[in-house]
Amino acid sequence: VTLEILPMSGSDPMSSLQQPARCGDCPVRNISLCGSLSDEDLLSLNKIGRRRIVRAGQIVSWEGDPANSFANIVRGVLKVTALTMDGREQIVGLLFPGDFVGQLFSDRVDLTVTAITEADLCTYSRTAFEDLLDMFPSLERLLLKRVLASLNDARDRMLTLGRKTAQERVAGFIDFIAKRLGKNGPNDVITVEIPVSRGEMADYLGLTIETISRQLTRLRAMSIIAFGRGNRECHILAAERLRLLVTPD
Amino acid sequence: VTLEILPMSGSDPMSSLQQPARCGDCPVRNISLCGSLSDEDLLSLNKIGRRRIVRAGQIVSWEGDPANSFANIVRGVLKVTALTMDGREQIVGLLFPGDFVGQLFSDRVDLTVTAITEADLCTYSRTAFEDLLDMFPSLERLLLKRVLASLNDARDRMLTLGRKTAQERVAGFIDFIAKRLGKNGPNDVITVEIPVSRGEMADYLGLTIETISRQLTRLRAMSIIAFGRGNRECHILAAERLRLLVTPD
DNA sequence: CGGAACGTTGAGCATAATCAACGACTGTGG
DNA sequence: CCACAGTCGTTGATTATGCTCAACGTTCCG
Repeated sequence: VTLEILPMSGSDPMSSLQQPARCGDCPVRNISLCGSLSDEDLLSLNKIGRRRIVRAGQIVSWEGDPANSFANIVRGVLKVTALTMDGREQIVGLLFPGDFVGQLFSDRVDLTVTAITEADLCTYSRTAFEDLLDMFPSLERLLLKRVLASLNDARDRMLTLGRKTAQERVAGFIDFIAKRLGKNGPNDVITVEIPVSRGEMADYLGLTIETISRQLTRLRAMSIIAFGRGNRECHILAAERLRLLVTPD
Repeated sequence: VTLEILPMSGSDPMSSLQQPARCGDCPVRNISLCGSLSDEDLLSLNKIGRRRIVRAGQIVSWEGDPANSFANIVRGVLKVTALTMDGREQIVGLLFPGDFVGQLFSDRVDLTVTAITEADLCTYSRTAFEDLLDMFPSLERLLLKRVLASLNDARDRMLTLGRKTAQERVAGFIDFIAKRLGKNGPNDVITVEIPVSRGEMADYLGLTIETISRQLTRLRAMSIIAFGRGNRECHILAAERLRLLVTPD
């Protein structure tokens, strides 16, 4: 997939559709930041928001660019990446529906955000959104709680990246994806569509593609997982044993 | 140093002194969260705050404990650690004067915080502090900005832990400490008192003590750093060359 | 059918971990 | 004052985990 730049302000009819947002039938109304607003207050948000579709592989915001937009994710999966000068990449966050994208209170974006799958975003001018934070304390409070939760997640990931083995990381990732996609059944066989490539798993876990592949093969040999067609459809055959590999005792 | 538990609510005259806070002559008045409040509003904070001294090695909050306090750091260095079941440790954050300690909007602490050096804290009841957030939007806004900044730091550290070599990590740490302690002169020899042990450096960087030691020896052999008495006093002889090792091109 | 992107597998290697010994500094008690 | 233990840090030898390099399969398009 060729990477493309998607300017989030201004219009770009070739690569994305812009429509006024309609909050009434929004699937993430209750899990995104909007959930903190009453139907009435939501009109203010509605007024400044635009729906936008980004294709898989499109860059939503570039490191170094001026930060002038903010968005809620309605559908799809995005990645936030940090880079070293010589090109090593680390995915520092995966974003799912209900999460938000964008640097607030800062003039410059310092992390690149890319759509992994096709995605729908509900975008706002950054400054207009900041104004809304002033107007609606409940919105700011929910944002604060979300950022605090993200910080806790980030700290969990530091433990993974600093101290866990390849096997623990990969097992933990499968478990994380299953949880994040709402498949929590502890007993039956769970089928998960892994939303990322092997390379992205590697960049998320601080490993190489080859190591990811070998660990998945290992999990398959242990009959803990199995793959369907396409290398993305993952059947979790033994969720309990999988979870045991995440944090051994 | 034997680890001790410091209950942050209730009094514990043996291990810490409790005094009413006096904000007027507070050294972190302008760099901590209090900086967002006017002298007048500060009285509200003053009323619910207590000064507390913790000794080096004391645990300030235990993972799993009820989260009922919140504090600003006035003096000293603390560490926030995450643990695996089998005892591997990762320091997920170092806290300096002006930083805050404590989990807000959550009933349970999920990370252990320990004093690395002797430290002064300005502590509040968690719920009383949360009430202040409702009363003073400027306080909440500053907190939000601080948490956003912490999240950015955490993401930087993910890149380090996931993708950097031992040499880059150790060089980066020395540079980080020098910056954090306000020694920024790019030319002259800078002397930094490293506030942590080799073991803590290892736990912060996701390495072992031995690797830390070898990398420091290597930096010494390259005449980039030198040590004074006590293994903590570090002279940075060539800040430019040090910074080159942090992110190679 | 062919090409390209993606994924798997293998062989060898390198970086950092592990295991182990030793050295330096500190405080304690004889 | 010195012997001693204890903590912390350094250095060396060896090992192992995951990386690199390379070849080969697979899937999915056109």
